[in-house]
Amino acid sequence: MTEHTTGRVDHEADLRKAGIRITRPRRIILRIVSETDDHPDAYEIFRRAVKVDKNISLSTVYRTMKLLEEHGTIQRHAFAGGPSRFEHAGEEHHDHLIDVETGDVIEFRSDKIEKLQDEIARELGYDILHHKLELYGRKRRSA
Amino acid sequence: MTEHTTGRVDHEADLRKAGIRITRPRRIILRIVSETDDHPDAYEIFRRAVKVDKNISLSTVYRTMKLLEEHGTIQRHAFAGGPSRFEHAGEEHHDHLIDVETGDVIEFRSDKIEKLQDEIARELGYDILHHKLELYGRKRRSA
DNA sequence: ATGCAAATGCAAATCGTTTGCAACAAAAAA
DNA sequence: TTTTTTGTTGCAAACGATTTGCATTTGCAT
Repeated sequence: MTEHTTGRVDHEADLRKAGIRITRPRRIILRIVSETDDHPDAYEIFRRAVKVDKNISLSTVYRTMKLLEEHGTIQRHAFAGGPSRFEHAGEEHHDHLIDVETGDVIEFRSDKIEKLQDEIARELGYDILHHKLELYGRKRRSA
Repeated sequence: MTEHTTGRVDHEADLRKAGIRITRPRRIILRIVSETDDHPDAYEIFRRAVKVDKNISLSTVYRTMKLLEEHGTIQRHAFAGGPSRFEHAGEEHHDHLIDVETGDVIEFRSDKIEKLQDEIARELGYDILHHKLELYGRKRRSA
């Protein structure tokens, strides 16, 4: 068994199991998204991929992102105005608190809220695939 | 004083006060967005506007939406994948559940979640000014 | 190794949105 | 009210992000 050097999940095996072909471009893209900390858009992923294999096309990046998204390997974030940005999923989910004054982004997580969301969705007849929660706040000055 | 027939806020006066010209297209668009319950996108607003005045252009709709957004009259929602959708602001706060298959947007509100958010923010040392919660789900097929 | 379905690269198409510009209309000035 | 000023419009063309058609190549089961 070939053990991969990253300590993480073996996505390739995962995808293979789902009947998805592991091609050279896909392997490269997969590596890029699973090794990055930030939230690159398709073009940025393409730019990084080209450094590894000059032939990779932007179309393939887009196609692969869609594939990985459907398979749950990555998550897509759609910001107003700009391109979609992607994030390696499978890490622990978190939400964001944005400091409106400084622009700082604080990550947090609340199981209670997650649970409530599921409840609400169920009541409305839906299953939640994912969600986005952003709190916009100001640092409280202790009176 | 010309009293308008809608029982609501007089946006025209508001905008005038802000030094914004009230033109025929703007008046029509304003009426459409303030009278609808759903979350139309620019093209849908355009479609409705054309019924009132055949000459109105899609560009003007876009320009007006940006204007109204900047002025706080409407709110823009950038849901994943699709076009921006608009909503008349100033109503009671609510969150959104987006049907990933149809694009339908369902409004909901949960005081519990609102309260939890405040709690979390307080723990992190913040006061929440506003927030955005979007659930992306798929309609549950009753087994 | 071989065959075939699936994936690729490329260019062209598509979608949502913005922009340049000449004609036009709203508010200000006369 | 007419004129002037200045912002707004409609149109078409441009744009950025993404998707697609198609001929070629590739993974991978046999």
